[in-house]
Amino acid sequence: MGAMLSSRRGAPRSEKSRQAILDAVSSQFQERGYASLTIEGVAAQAGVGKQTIYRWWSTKSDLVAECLLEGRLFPDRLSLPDTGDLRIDLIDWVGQIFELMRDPAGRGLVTSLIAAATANEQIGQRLRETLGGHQSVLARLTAGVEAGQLSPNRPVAELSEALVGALILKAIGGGGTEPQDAVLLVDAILS
Amino acid sequence: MGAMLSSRRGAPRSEKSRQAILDAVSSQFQERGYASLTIEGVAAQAGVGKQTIYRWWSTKSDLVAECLLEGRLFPDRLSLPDTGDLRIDLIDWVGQIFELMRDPAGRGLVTSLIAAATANEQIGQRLRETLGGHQSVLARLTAGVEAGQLSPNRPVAELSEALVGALILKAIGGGGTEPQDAVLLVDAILS
DNA sequence: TTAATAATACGCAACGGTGCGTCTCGCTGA
DNA sequence: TCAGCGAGACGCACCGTTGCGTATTATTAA
Repeated sequence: MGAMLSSRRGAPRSEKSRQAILDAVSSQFQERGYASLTIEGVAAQAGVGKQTIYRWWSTKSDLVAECLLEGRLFPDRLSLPDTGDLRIDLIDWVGQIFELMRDPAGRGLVTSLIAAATANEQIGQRLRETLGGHQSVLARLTAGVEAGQLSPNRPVAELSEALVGALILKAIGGGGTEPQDAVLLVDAILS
Repeated sequence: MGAMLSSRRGAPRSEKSRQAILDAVSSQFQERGYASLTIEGVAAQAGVGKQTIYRWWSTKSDLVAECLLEGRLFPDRLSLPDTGDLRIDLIDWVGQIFELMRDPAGRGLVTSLIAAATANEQIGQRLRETLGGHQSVLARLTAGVEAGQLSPNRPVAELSEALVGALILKAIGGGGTEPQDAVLLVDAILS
């Protein structure tokens, strides 16, 4: 009962292997996308036995989820700026994402993340919070309310959800991703 | 040149087989979801050779796309009502979708559609237009403008995108789908 | 008119290939 | 001493392709 921490014999988990596996997942994900990422490919690139992967992760989506949790799957250049002007900041951020999505590889990255999210709820939540910037958008909207740039009675949580959702819809279903579309979208949300 | 319609020799395409295949796709999609739907399973259930499938469709996603195009993948009970009151109609419609998503099977259906959309842009567009009800939402919003229930200078296309996007985000990332959440979301969109 | 021929789609079965997830092997190191 | 390790063989499922023999159809020739 309780914690029996010290009574384990034998070798502990190899942190080196773990890192090599997660590095390989990140690399393969960006090169080939989620659908054609394979456990065997990851094991080969990481120089690791398959069993070492299956010992610690049960599915491909679990593996990708842990990568996402550690922020290895995409660059953090997509951070939401904060210049004090809420509208400009959002347009800038949405514009950056649109620019990424105009590049086929970048769009593939986004759709792969969405595909992974459909396979693993944890990824979906993390995507919503991290990549989608849901939390940061939410925080930024809240800050905008405090700065008087947004009416205090606007439902910021729902607006954030709608904004991020529109990005996802554009990623999977097409729709304009030109710079002026960022302006239209943000203005529609901010009304 | 032009249309040489009648000058083909040999047996024409079997409409019976085509229907059997699309029926099987629809059935398998709803039973097992997009990820674990297989061509071989479809062929077996349809009583058809695999080659008959590969002759007319090149990929699994193409197959699913055609099913979606013909409206066989989900019931049409999700149609957007039109009682004349825009807000009530939208809340009602979003509420129906939320109800579907609260059922694990229904949510699986939606996430499977999203997964299929990440594999096939055509599916994405159709999803956006048909299931997402993008067109009908758009039409309904436009009608609302004409009825004076929405300011004429609201960007209805972007609002529609945001609303449908929020539904998708909730499907993949969680988020509240209780009846009152439908009210919050619709009111956020309509401001 | 009628029979032969050519073109095409069909169901079926088998193929090599790929990746899955499980399962042993020795080996290493705490 | 013994759990984790790299390696890799195994059976399985499904992929996409190919060849077979048969049906169905339009064209052509008798």
